[in-house]
Amino acid sequence: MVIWFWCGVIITTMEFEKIADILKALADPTRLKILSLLRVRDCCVCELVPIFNISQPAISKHVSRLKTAELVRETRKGQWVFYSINEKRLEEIGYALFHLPDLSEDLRELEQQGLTVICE
Amino acid sequence: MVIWFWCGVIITTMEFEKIADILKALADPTRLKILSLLRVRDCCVCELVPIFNISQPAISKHVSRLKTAELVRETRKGQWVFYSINEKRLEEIGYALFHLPDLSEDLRELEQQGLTVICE
DNA sequence: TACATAAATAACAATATGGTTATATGGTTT
DNA sequence: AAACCATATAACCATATTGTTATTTATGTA
Repeated sequence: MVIWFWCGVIITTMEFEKIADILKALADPTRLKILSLLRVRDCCVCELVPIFNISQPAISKHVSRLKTAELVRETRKGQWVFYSINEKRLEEIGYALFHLPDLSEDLRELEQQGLTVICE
Repeated sequence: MVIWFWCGVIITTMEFEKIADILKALADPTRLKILSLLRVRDCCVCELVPIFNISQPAISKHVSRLKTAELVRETRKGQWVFYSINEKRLEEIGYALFHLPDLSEDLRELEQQGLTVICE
């Protein structure tokens, strides 16, 4: 497995499936707004609810999705569960976008199979 | 609208909806692999088909999705349509992830409404 | 213990996504 | 013109997503 060093963080190259899963967790306006709010400070679900026009279970499911993708972490404080952003994970996914795997080999194989389109 | 300069590219802050739309276009393993292939060189649909285990219309729809998100551009050459990656768009979305809007104001309003959870 | 509050889960509905096969469209070649 | 090839679109299906309301679980308090 190829290992890169970036922003002082050790990041291993991720599979397309895994990158796609994390991007899916990011690819929702509500979840992007939740992440933006968590960048200001840690929040609990009951604080997030009045900011959005959706129900408490909906918010709960959104943060759960972010937690599965390891984009946020949770800490229980009494009856509240506070969520915090995992900046490293965000860096990782940004890194993955800029450093997608080199698939030159796949195109070389295509050429060997005579499937390349030569067009001028 | 706030304007940032980054990597020499002028980028305007995007709305959550728009960022989410582009991330949705990215959030699929097939489309990520297509983008990785296009980073090596421009390809037409008939070259991409044998690399994946899905039908020609499926590939066609994937590149169409990428085109709508402006992540790729198309150029017709005779009977072929060649797709090329739009690196700037990829930079923009990476930028957007690292520079999500500052929502301090939303949390200040929450506090003014007495909805902040004080917890020690 | 009983009750209140926070958060998660269950069950469900509407819509989006990602694949299929069949067909239409655009351009090339005979 | 007719046949051919590349690509796009249409119609369809299975599954995923994102919301809802009702209920359960966990914790704190009277």
